[in-house]
Amino acid sequence: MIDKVYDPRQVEQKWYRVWMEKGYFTAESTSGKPPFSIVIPPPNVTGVLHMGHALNNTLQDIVVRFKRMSGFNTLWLPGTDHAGIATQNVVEREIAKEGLSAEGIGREEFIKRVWEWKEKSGGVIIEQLKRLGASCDWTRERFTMDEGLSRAVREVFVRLHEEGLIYRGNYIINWCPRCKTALSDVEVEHEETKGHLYYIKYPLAGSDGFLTVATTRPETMLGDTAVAVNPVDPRYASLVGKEVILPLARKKIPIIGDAYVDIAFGTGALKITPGHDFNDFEIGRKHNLGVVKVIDDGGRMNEQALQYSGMDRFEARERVIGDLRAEGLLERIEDYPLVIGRCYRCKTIVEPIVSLQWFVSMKPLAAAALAAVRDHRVTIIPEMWEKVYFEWMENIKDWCISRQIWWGHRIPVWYCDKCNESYVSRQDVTACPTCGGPARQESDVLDTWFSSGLWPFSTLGWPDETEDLKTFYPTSLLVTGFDILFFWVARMIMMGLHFMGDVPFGHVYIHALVRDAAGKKMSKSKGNVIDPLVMIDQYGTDAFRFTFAMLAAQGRDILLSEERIEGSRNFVNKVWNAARLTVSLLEDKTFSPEAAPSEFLPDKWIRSRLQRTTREVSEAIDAYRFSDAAHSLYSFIWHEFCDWYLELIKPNLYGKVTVFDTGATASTLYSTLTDMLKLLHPFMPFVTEEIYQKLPYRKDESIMISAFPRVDATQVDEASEAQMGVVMGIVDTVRNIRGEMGFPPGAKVEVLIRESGRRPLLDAYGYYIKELARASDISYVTGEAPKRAALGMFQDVEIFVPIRDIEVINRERARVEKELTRIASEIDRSFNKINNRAFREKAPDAVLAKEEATFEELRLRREKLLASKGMLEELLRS
RNA sequence: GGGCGGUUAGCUCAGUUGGUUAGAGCGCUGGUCUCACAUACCAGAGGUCGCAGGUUCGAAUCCUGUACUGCCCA
Repeated sequence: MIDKVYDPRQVEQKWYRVWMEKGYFTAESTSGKPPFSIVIPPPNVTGVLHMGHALNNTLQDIVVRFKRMSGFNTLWLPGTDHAGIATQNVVEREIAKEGLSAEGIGREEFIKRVWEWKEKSGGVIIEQLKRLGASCDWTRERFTMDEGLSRAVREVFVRLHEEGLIYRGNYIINWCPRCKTALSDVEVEHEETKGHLYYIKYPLAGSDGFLTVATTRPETMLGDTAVAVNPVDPRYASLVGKEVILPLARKKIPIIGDAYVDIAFGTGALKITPGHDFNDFEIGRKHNLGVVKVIDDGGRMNEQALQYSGMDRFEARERVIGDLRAEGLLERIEDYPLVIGRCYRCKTIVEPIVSLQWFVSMKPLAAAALAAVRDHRVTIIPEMWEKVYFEWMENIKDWCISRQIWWGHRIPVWYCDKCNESYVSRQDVTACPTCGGPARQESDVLDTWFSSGLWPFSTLGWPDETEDLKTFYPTSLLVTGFDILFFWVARMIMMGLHFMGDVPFGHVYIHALVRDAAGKKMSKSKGNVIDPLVMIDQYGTDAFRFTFAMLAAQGRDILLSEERIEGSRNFVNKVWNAARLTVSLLEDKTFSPEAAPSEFLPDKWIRSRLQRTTREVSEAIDAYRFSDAAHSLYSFIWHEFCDWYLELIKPNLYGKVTVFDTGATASTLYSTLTDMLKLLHPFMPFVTEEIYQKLPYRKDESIMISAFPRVDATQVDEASEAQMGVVMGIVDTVRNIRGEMGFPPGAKVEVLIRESGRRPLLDAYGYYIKELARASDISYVTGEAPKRAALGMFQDVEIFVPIRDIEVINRERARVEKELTRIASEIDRSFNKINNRAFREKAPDAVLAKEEATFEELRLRREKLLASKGMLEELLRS
């Protein structure tokens, strides 16, 4: 006996283990089947599964299982990312518990600790992906710091350097004073905050006047190397070439003219601090101004900041303001909204600093990457994201790739301190090739995204020409969130095109962000985080996955709530019980597992509906419309298969009716359930397998390697669907009357049907209508409508349910009146339409004919209702 | 400031090329422990599709403007 309620806990781990043991997840290096491949967006090795991962991997698994069942040699390649800064931060915190610091134990020991930590805790997220049911090819799991992938990184660095696309230089970059490393532009999150605009008087050299500048960052003023004004600004034009005395520092700096200065902003005079501002840096270069750095790598003022040396930059701001005020040089302070940048790893406010770093020239790489998306060798879905991609690519800046941390791919450059030579090399350099002196490797490591950018081919064995690379590159699809479109997607496209000569993937599906039920971003600080593992424990993986599928509408954020998951849990249970009933109905039945031709209308109908569902689901998954696919399955299974089909076949299979061939119905039931489970399997891998294994006549040893249903056009049957529509319509009408008249569900009612052209259908299926409508009897009337009856209509069928109580008659009259009012406005609308000359002349014939039919039906309906109303009123009067 | 979205039932969302009497799930109301499922069944209420113009025989759907809101980039 199968349990009444589905219990996922007993099922999930069991089947996952079986699938692994059978090797179902493993792709073939060479195969006669067409390839389909996805590389996973590698989660951080430090990570634990959050909702973003859960959504991302659920969607990938849906596609992957669908493709695998559809006959593709399917590879889903998993792995993890070493996540330089994030991992370094985690391990630093770990060793801090032992009272140790990275600097204290030294680089080598620290790296050793990271590896140890990775071995111990790095596999957590992999295990969590397994709980999610992810059918990844674990035999091909990769890590960005693996030997092979590291070799790819060196190869790429060396080649780009040889091509002149990697260079080293002193430029202004974003610096995180907490992580103590450079960041790339995209690693800075911008945020608007309340700030101030400080108006500071800079005394003019050799005169009594002042030049007032407006700045949001007074603490950097000791690094000023000029004041700039717009040369066409009549207020200041004459000052260009003169000097001001920089307050507090008491040194002279020039007044320069530059069209960059916005005359309308502040006072129209701008302090220029090339050492700590991106725009100022550019102006400084243009005018050959020096660079004075006043903030150190820890965010404190340095010795150039004179009396402020050693202070934190924000404390220094207050002091500078205080001192200026004391000297009477602070004119005023205004509130001013200001945009600050924060480190995407630790949220510390970043500091623009000039420093010696390594860069990749992006323009040459970007051109090809732009073209690839323009001509749709890479298609980004939804299309909206292509625009965002273009926007960024067209304004791309060089990429700062060096990081001043220890965990990562160390830059393959060696220096000789003796002869000052440097070498970029694929192999480690131990001795200087020129003078034989000791060689010292560059201490910086590469941006993590440098190695992630190679992921689609480095994981397949590049730079070696492996079978995997030949079979699976370019990959078919990438599924990811928009937050890493620039970090990762764009860079993979650039790197793939440059080193493989081909795009890394054909499609990129960008999914939305998972938010809470109120639409807020989930964050630890808000305390609104829902843990996917908790949801899986509570509701089961299948319910959890299905919820994502239901909610994953393109271009919409996903508002996740427990109620939604609960709803999916109910659906999983519905499927479970439908299967339970099916299995019990099929017991002791002899039938062929292949659907036999059946004359029974519900059989023909459900097979037809199944074909439509099959088509919808396949097309929707292929177009990444996960929500449509899930909704299609939901309504087919719940509202067609369960609500109607199962109810309609019960009398046959219970042996209450023997008119129709039981074997044929059993066969349709069996094949429909089986196909339904297969359609559902990519969404709900576990429950479908569990049920599949309990079915008689099971053809494949596992549902996950069975063939995904194909549309059988010969089973699509418009006529049967229309006929079922009438049966369902009549049942609905009776039920509606029952409900409105307040008949209790247990009470049987009498049903009278007025003669119509439907007689053969009603003769054949009257019994079933009677069962579903809970009618004691169905009889037919000719001629006059029965008195004392509620009237319902479906198309041309008039349905009467006798009523006796005065109270019920009253209720029916009210119902009829309400219906009449509703119909009146519709009749008006329809009447006006068909009598509009312009409409008659210009609308297509089909539309006109349809409208006329509608009108006729409405008119007839009103006539009947009016008659019914008159009759009821007469009854009430007597 | 520039760019891209969103605005349809109490909530979350579907509505393909303009032709509907605008749909679903959840929630709500009423009734049922009917032999697969109360994680269920049956019925019902609820919307002038942000606003204002325009195109059209016909607009939730196309165009213009506008309000509010979200995201990305400066």
